[in-house]
Amino acid sequence: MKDVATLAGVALKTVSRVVNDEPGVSDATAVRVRTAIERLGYRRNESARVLRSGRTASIGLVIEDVADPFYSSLNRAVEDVATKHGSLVLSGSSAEDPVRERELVLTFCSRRVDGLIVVPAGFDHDYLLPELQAGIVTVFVDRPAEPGLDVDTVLCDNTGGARLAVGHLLAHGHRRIAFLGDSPSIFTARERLHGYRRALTAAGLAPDEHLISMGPPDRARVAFELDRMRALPDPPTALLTGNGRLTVATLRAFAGATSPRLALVGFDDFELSDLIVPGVTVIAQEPARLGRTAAELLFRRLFGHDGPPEHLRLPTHLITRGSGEIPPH
Amino acid sequence: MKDVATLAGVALKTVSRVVNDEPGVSDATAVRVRTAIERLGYRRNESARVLRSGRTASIGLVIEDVADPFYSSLNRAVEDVATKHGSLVLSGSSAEDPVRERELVLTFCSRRVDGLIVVPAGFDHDYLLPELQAGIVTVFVDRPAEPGLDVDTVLCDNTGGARLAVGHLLAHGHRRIAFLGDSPSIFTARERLHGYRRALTAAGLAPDEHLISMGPPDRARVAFELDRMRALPDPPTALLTGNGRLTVATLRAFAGATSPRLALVGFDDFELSDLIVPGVTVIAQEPARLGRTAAELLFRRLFGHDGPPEHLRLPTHLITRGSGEIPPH
DNA sequence: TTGAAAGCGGTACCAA
DNA sequence: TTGGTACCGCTTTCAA
Repeated sequence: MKDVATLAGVALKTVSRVVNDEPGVSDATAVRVRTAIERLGYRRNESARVLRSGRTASIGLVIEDVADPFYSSLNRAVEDVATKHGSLVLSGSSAEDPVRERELVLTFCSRRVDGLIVVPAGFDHDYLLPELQAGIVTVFVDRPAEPGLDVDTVLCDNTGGARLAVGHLLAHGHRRIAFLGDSPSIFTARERLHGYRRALTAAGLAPDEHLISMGPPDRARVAFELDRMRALPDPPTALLTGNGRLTVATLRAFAGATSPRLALVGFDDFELSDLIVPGVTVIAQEPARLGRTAAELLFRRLFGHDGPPEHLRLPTHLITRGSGEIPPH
Repeated sequence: MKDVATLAGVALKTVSRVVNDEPGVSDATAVRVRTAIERLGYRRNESARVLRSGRTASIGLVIEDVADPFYSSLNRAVEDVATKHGSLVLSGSSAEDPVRERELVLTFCSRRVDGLIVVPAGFDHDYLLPELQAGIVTVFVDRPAEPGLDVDTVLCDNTGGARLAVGHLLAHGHRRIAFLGDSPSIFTARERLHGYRRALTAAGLAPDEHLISMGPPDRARVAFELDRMRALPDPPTALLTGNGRLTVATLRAFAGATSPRLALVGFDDFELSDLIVPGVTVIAQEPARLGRTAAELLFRRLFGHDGPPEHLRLPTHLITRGSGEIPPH
């Protein structure tokens, strides 16, 4: 910038004004400066700007896995909103590991991101308190913050979605409905399980613990649990799977089995769910809307909004495609 | 850092030494400094460090769409390598738009990323020359740089993959093999078309232009082209689709049609390709390996390697699942 | 082993 | 409308 100033025969500050579109520069001077910038191939050093001004025009995004379809569309939606506001997105995969989550968050903070969007993997976010104090705006997505951590949150209506699913299966005559959920350490898994129980109870049915299995979505476990349930004296006729990966694992187990298929409703929509036969009935979330909403909340605060923490719930939708309409046998 | 120094009763520089694990600090002093850091909740300001040292410990990644499964696994692989080297990833979606690509690259550069990994959308990268000159290491992935731009590149063996696919269909008795490719402006689409032609010619068959269609992967176009080809006096019995999105669009068209299915081989593997009936035979690329290789090339140069530009080709693999083994009818 | 001072490249503030 | 100068928080260099 000094070189530009020298070449244009003006002071440093004048160049700065031109670069930042600040008022108070005559057109003639501005043109001279711009010419000099062009000739020198000058580009502003962001680090220096950040150091002085404090604003990095970047936000940090911590999700479970940038390669997971659910989170990658959330990522894209966040990126789109950020771009609209001239901001860049630093993203990282926590791999569901609280330690990694913390590392990522703190790394982002030390880079002085303006804000954070986090899908929390851990339960203890005390490490965030100093950063919040320091003014780093934070929004939690898909999972809530622990009580006492006053941040905006955007969640899905997990309980409602699970109830919707169970209601649908009940309406198709099922009474023995199993639930295959992710590890109970995951918030959404617990909420969905809760919705499942509530829906059964509300229908006057007692949840049968033999028909509930919570754990990681690996194929072997899913196959094992399905076999176990099928061998029960009173086996299930329908199944609700707690997330996309569990649904896929279940479909793989179905494909490898000879026994008749259970009716199936899966939590989370996924690409090609309509091309499998029968089409997979799902409770659809809207990952892109989740990301967009969170990012908009974030930027609203960055632009000065100052209200109490908001806690939003986005609705889920039942999409019927065939698998959830199989009658009991 | 000044506060820490004051509290610990040492000089600024000593704190800097401790923070950076530099030698030449007595244990006792180091402990005092660390205690002060703890008490003050101090975290180093990266912008200041970057401003002085020049190294940002971050790399920029420009892909077509962070939400696309192919590119998001590439993204994840890059992230993993970067993390191993203590680096962060700034990622952005070019949406196949040269202008947006350029914007992203220049933004990343003004943030002084140490290096760039780019899936180029445009053909003119002159804007990159000053940056390369300035020492920003760049690797192109999935598509090559124009001649004269001396950067490392990592590509897939598109031609070989297409030949593999056509060879497979020929071996199953097909002689009328159609090719449905993406827009000819896309490098990989052209290479795959080329491989398709070569394989036919090598087998003594003249490519029939009526059986070739190049264009965007939208469902309507795909359905239209399939109908058109089927109405030919001598319709195709087999089809090669040029990428994952075209394969999916084709499957949707198949699902909505009553006519007998063509044998199908798709370029790109995709999740659930095994769960569709019949399973989809594909030419698999390895997006994660593409990303990993590019990132390793990048970091090798960042760590001092200085050789001529490397141009790597990664192999493709035929995975048979049923759709490509349907006999001609 | 430790410290003092210069400066990285900008922006903020005040003066001209 | 323009310029001068302090200073952001750290690393580098050199001296003690």
